[in-house]
Amino acid sequence: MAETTIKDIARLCGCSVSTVSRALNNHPDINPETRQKIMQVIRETGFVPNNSAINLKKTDSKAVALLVKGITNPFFNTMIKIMEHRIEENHYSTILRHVEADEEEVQVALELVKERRLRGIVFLGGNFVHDDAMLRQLKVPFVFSTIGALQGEPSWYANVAVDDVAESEKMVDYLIEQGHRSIAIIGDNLLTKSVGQLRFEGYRRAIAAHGLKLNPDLIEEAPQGESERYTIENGYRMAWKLIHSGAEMTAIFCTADVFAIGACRAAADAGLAIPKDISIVGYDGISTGDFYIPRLTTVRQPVEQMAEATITLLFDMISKKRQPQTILMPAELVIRESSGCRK
Amino acid sequence: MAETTIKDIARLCGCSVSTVSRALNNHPDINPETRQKIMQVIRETGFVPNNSAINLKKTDSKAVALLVKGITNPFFNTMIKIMEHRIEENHYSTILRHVEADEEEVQVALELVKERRLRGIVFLGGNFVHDDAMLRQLKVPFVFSTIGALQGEPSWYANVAVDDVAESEKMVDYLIEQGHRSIAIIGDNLLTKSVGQLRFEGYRRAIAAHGLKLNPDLIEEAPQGESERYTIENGYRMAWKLIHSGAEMTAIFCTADVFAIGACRAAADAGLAIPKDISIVGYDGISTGDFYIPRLTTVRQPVEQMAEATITLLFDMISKKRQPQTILMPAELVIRESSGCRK
DNA sequence: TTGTAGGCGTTATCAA
DNA sequence: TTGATAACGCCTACAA
Repeated sequence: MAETTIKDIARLCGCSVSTVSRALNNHPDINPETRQKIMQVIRETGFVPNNSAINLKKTDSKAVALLVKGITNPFFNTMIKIMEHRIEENHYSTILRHVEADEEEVQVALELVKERRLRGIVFLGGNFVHDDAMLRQLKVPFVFSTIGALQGEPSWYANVAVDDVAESEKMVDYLIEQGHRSIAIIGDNLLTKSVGQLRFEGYRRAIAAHGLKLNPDLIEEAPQGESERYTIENGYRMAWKLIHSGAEMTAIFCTADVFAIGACRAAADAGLAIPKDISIVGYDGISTGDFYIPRLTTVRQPVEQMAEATITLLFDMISKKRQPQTILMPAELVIRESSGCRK
Repeated sequence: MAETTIKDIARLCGCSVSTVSRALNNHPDINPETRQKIMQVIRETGFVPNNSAINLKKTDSKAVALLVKGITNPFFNTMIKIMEHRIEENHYSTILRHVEADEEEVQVALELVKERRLRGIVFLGGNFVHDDAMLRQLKVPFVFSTIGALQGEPSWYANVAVDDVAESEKMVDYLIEQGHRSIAIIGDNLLTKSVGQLRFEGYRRAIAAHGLKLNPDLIEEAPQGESERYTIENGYRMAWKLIHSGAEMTAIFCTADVFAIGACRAAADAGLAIPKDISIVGYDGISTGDFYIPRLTTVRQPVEQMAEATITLLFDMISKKRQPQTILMPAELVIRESSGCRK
């Protein structure tokens, strides 16, 4: 029971494989009747061409890939949707690929480029430190999106993100202005190069700028080793630990909305009213945060504009109209119900 | 700038392509030193083999695919994780593919089987009505998981799901026992063959069994046409419409937890207290529901067991130990904070 | 309008 | 231990 191929169809139709191929690909130079008959047979047999063979032949594809690391983070959903849409408008097709936590995204990109003859890549999520040598192997334009970037530290590759340090600082500034003095932080990867670190840095700067001092007891990091760390559960665990540690605090800055949601639940379980007893704020601006009770105060990343900017930049690079560059977008401090004055 | 191939490596190493291939695939019949040298060159050049060519040659692969329709529904996250784990235990690799709302999952499966020489398929999400002819083209074992099945209506293909009708009926039963008489329902695809329809059927049966009558004013369906319909936003819209329609109701049965979350927010915005003024219950048992405020009352599908059962059945079918069959798993009524007695 | 033949990059078989 | 060569399934000159 070998798979049926274009040859079998040809035999069944009493014609050659090229004719079948022509029918399959809507070539003009084919007799309409022949085409009809061939398509009929194809429908009857349920023949499906082998993509590997097609891709192997291809030298060019008008396709770009979206490589997403951390698919469960709902923050990416909207961005993916918009990007797919914009890519389609450019008459390209999208290849959406999820990268497991233990996979190297650049390696995946390298393979995919060869396999599918991609024209460009967008990296969504993941760390922003990569093996430079590997990255240089990538012969097609690529853009890191929402991965974070240090302002004033230009890199040779394209990057679209918000200024995580500055935006986090703004958020913590706001909390301090509300009278909070003991502000905890919960997050992931606070100390290794990642968006987590950038957001932690913003927290530190705000604390320092106001002459407060950093209290190690108010810092909680997501447990390492788990495959998916940006989860509500982790937010719950970290906040719970913090709240029951005996340390005093009137606010918690969470480096992601998913953490903030877990933190709110932990606070509620500890009998704390939000925001009366404790203010809890997030980062990202995921839509769930706007439907949570209380609605989450957060740093809203401009997902639509970031998605647009990413795709525009990518296609500009593809058509050689622009060089790789870092584009920093302004985020928005969204004050909602989960934060307020220190009582 | 043609892509570098195995031939280039061979030339660079002064050996033949077969030797390079052997080095690449850890064949035993190769001189360790030759191997060393070749691997060295490969590392230096950053050579990556072309998967299309590899797949084209392959006749067999020890891989199964997970085709997920509706990736944004967090309900699938856990299941995917468990399935991937179990597949790995079986020494198979997983190919995770997301199917767009407008794609035909069986068609995607057909293509993927040819392209990657799959040994099996799991369909997650999507409708449960498919073109039988197409399904029969699929020459490898496949299992529909969590898609819903009508009890007592056996199909020729494998299916792992909960009894959506019975479980929904249980939930609505519970609401009626709590004294509710005007129970609204919000959901997706209530009238076309889908899990939505099954859950609606359960609602109808419970209503009828208690001698109540179905009130069309209390039925709200998600707007058609949108690509992603299982969203919190849709839950919010439907509940909002219902609450402001003037119709009386003391409870809302939502056919999915994501809808219930949106509904809770809508109720809160309308100034209703949950569950004092209105009970809101969901279906699925997603983890977010347990962190929502109030915690969601729901029908918890046994995701772990369903994932296990799905993979076990699939591999049993692959090894011809079992025939396709429908496996119905028991769900659990989880009473939490979002529901209570009618006041 | 149709058919023949060569090649895409890799692996496997068979000789050497 | 290595090398030449024939597939894998499809597309596309080029020839008819």
